[in-house]
Amino acid sequence: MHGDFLLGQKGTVTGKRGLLEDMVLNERAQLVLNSIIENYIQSSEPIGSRTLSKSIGVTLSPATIRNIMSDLAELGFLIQTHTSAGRVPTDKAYRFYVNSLSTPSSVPEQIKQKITLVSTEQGMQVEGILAEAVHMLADLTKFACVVSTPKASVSRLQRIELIKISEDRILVILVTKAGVVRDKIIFVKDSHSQDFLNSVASFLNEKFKNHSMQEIREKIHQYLVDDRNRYHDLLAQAVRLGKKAFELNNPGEMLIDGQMNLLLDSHFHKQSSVRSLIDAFNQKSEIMKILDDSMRQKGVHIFIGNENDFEQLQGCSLIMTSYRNNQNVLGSIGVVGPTSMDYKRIISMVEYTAKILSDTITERSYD
Amino acid sequence: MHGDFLLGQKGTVTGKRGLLEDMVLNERAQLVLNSIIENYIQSSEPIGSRTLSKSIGVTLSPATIRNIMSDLAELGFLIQTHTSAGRVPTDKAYRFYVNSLSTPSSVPEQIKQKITLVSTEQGMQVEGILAEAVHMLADLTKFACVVSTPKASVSRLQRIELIKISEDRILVILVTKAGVVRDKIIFVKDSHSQDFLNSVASFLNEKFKNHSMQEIREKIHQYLVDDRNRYHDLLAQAVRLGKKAFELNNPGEMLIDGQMNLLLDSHFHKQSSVRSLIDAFNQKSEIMKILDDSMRQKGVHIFIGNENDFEQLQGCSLIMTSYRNNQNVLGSIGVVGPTSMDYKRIISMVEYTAKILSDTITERSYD
DNA sequence: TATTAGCACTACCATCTAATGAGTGCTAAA
DNA sequence: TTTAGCACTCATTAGATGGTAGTGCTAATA
Repeated sequence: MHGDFLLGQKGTVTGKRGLLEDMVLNERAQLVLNSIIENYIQSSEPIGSRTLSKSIGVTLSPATIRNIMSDLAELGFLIQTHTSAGRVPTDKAYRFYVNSLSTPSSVPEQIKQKITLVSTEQGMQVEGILAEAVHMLADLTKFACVVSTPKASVSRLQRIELIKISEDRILVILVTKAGVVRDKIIFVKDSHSQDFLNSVASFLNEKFKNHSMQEIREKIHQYLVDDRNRYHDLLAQAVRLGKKAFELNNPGEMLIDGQMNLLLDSHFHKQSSVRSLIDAFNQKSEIMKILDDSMRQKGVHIFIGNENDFEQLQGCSLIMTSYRNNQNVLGSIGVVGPTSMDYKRIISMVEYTAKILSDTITERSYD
Repeated sequence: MHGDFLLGQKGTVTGKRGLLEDMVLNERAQLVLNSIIENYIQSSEPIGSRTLSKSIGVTLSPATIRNIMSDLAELGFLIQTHTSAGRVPTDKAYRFYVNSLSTPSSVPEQIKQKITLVSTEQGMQVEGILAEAVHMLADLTKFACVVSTPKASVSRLQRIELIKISEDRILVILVTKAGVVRDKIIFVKDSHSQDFLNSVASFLNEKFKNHSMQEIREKIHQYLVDDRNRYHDLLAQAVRLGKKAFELNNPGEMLIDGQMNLLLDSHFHKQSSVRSLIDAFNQKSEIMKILDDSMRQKGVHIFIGNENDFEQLQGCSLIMTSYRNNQNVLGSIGVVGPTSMDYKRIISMVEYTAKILSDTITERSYD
C-alpha cells in the first residue's frame, strides 16, 4: 500500500495509522495535490499525470505522479470521472487546499482602485452602498455575490419619526446609527393629531436613542407587562405605538448580484445543476442562513460543496465575511461560485471589499 | 408572380400595387401567416408546409401552402434558416400578427387569483409592491420583467421632514402622495438646530404640499432668481435647503426580475445572443428609455425585435404598459422576451398585472 | 385559373464505425 | 524508490450512412 507513505505525522503522534484529522500529507503528496488543484482551477479539465509532470516544478516522472495520484485517490482527495480520465479534486481536497493557504494573496493595486470607487458618490444611503459593493464584487469575481442588509435587531436607534398619513395610518421612519433608514406604515384604530405624534416620537427618541432594536423591543415588552394603568395617557400611547413601530417585520434582506455570471461560467455549464442553483437563490432562506452564520465569526468563512448540507448548493463554494461599522458587526458579504474557483484570488477580493465596505459605512454612520 | 394575388386592397385603394402600408394580405394568406406564427410560438421549430396543412383548420394541400409560403417569404414575412428547412416568421410578421390581434384574450381565473395576491401584505411600501408585482409577472410569464419606480418629477409632495444627523448632515425624507418614501442626506456648511429645521420643514410643507416635484423645483428656482435679500432669514434658508432637498439626484430606478428565465428559455438558448442581452440589462439605460416611452402612451405598447433600434435587444420583444394611481401615471411595467413569445397570453398578463398594480397603489396612496 | 399530386433534390439529424489519444494500472528493470 | 514500458480503457472526433422533413418545379386536374 502506497497510502501509508504519503502520511506524515502531525506533532508527536507516532503511530503509522491514525484518525485522518491527525494525519498530514507528506511534502511531495501535498505538492502534487496542490498542483492538481491549481491546474484544475485554471483549466476546468481533469488533470493527467503527464500534464502534471510537465507543469509541476520538481522533476517527477509521470509514473511516479501516477502512484501518488493513486494514493491520493484512495484517501479521497481525488476522483476520476471515468476510468481513463485524469483526476479531479474532491471537496475534501479543496478543504485541504484552502486550509493550507496561509498568507492570503493581496489584491493587485489595479483592482484595488476599482474597489475604492464605492465611496465616491455622496448622497448615497447604506442600501445603495451595499448594492454597489455587491455589484462590484460580482463584476470582479465573475461569480454570484450576496450581501445581507444590516440586521435590524443589532442596529442602534438614532431617531424615530412618526408622520400622520391619514386618519388611520402612520408612517414610521427609523433612522439607525448605521445610517439605515427604514420606513413602514402602521395602522391605528384611533386617529391622533400630528402634534400628539410628535410628542410620542420625542418621548421615544429620548427614551430609546442609542439602544439596539432588540433592547427596545424588550423594554417595551416590559412596559406592557407592567400594569399599564399606572402610566399617564401619553406614555401608554407611546408604548402602544412604539410596540408597533419597532416590530420587526422585515426578516433581513439580502441583495444578490451576478447570478448570470454563474450561468456563463464554464464549470457550471458542464454540470447542469444550474436550475437548482437558481431555485436556491430564489428561495433565499438557505443562503441567508449561511450569511448569518458567517456574521457570527471573525475573518473569512469558507463553505465548500457538501459542507453546506443544502442540497441545491452541491458543487458550489461560498466565501463569506462580515462587514461592520465602528460599533457592530452589521451583516456579511460574499461570493457564491463553483467549488473549483480560484480561492486565493476570490478570498482576497472578498476580504478587501468587506474592508472597504466597512470603512465606507463607518464613515457614514451617524455619530 | 404569385405575390400579387396575396394582396387585397385596403379601403378604396384600387391599384394592384401600392405602398406596403396600404396593402392588406388576403384572407387565406393571413390565415396561413397567423397559423405559422402560432405554431412557431408553440414549438420554436421552423414550420413546414405539411405540418401546417394538418394543423390548419381549412383543408389546403401542402403544395398550395407552399405556394403561399413562398409568396409570403418574398414579401418579407417569412425566412428559411436553410434551403430545405421550414419557414420562420420575421419581425415584420410578428408586427403584422400583433396588429391583427383585436380582442386581447382575458386572463384565466386561475391566474387571476395568483395575481391578486400582491395586495395582501399590509405594511408593504410601494417599492415592495413593485418588487412583488414584477416578480410575479416574471414567474407567470417565465420571461424577464421590468418595472420603473414612480417618476419623482410627477409625484406630488405629501410631506417633507428634515432630520439633523450631525453638524453638517441633514436627512431629508420626502413622502409622496403615491406612497413613496425617499430619503437622502444633504450636506450643509452651517449647523442648524433641529428646531430650526422643523420650522423650515413646516414652511416647506405648507408651501408645497400637493405640488409635483417638478413644480416645486421650478418655484424654488423662481425664489432664487428673485432678489433673495427681500426675504427674511427663515425663508432664505428654507429655499436654500429646499433646493438641495428637492434636487433630483436619483434618475429613476428600475427593478428587474426573472432574467434567469431568459437563459433557460429554449429560444434564447438556440440563439447565443444571451451575453449581449445580459449587458443590456446591466446597462439599464436603454431599457429604461423604452419604459419611459411607454409611460407616455395609453394602453399596451409592443416593441418587436429590430423596431427598438438597440443592438443588444435584437431578437427580443418588449411588452410594456403604464401603471398609475388615481392622479398620475407613475411608471411602467412590462416583459422582455423572445420575439417568438406568446403575445396574446403575455399581453393579457401584462395588462392585468398593471391593472392590479394600479389598483393596489391607488389604494395605498395618501389621500 | 387555381389547386394539387408527383418527383427530384437539399440539408439537417441521429446513428454507427473506426481511428485517435489521453489517461490509467501493473510489472519489471534500474 | 523511481521509472520505463506495455496493455488496456474510454471519451472524443471524424467520416459515412440512412432517414426525414422540408423545398421547388412541373404537369395534371377541377
